[in-house]
Amino acid sequence: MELFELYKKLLVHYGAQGWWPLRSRGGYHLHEYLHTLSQEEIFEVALGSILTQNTTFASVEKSLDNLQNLSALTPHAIQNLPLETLKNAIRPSGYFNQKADYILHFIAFFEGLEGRIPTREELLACRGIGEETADSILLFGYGMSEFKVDAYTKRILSHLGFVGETAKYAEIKALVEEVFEKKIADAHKRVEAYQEFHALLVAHAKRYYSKKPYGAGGF
DNA sequence: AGCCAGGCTACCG
DNA sequence: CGGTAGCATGGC
Repeated sequence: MELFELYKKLLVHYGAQGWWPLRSRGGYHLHEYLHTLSQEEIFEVALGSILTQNTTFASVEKSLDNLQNLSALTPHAIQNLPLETLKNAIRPSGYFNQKADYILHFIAFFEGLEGRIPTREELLACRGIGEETADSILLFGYGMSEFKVDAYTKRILSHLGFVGETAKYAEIKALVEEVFEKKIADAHKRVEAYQEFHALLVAHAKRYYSKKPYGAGGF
């Protein structure tokens, strides 16, 4: 099976997932792709991308609920929160000391952009933003043509033999982007496909790859 | 009760 | 460069 076949099979099997779960747009299953978000929505994606590091999105939703109850989903409102209040709000997502620090650093960076789209290198230079978080912000926040690789992506693609066990982030990202660039000429459509493929991989992994052995996910 | 979750940094050899 | 400890809560 080719990699693009996997994408099409997942799409047929699970249906369009409709990510990112933006609160302002009704959360999951919004059935629209995210190309042109407002600055507020882009920030919400970035916030979620940081909070979801090594955690489930259900935990992130709790943190976002807490922030919303404090009327603190915007950069300035979060900045004006007492540090302990911020940490307490994001406690459900884990690593709250680090993540509070990451979020505050990102806000300073985000404000400095003044609406400009950041480069991947600029994002990677931010404290607490690694490759996955950077691609998450670019793909789902800014609608850029950057595929996001996560633990589930690695697990599924290596288990199905598309990449080796020890394949690194850059290698997996390059493979997917190479294949999709060949299959989908229109950059706009490709962004939708990257968003959808990532979401489908998560759905599939949650179903079949949550614990070893991963035999049932052969597809 | 213990393992895992949509990672990243710091530090080691 | 590759490997690993540390970070922390919540769900199953």
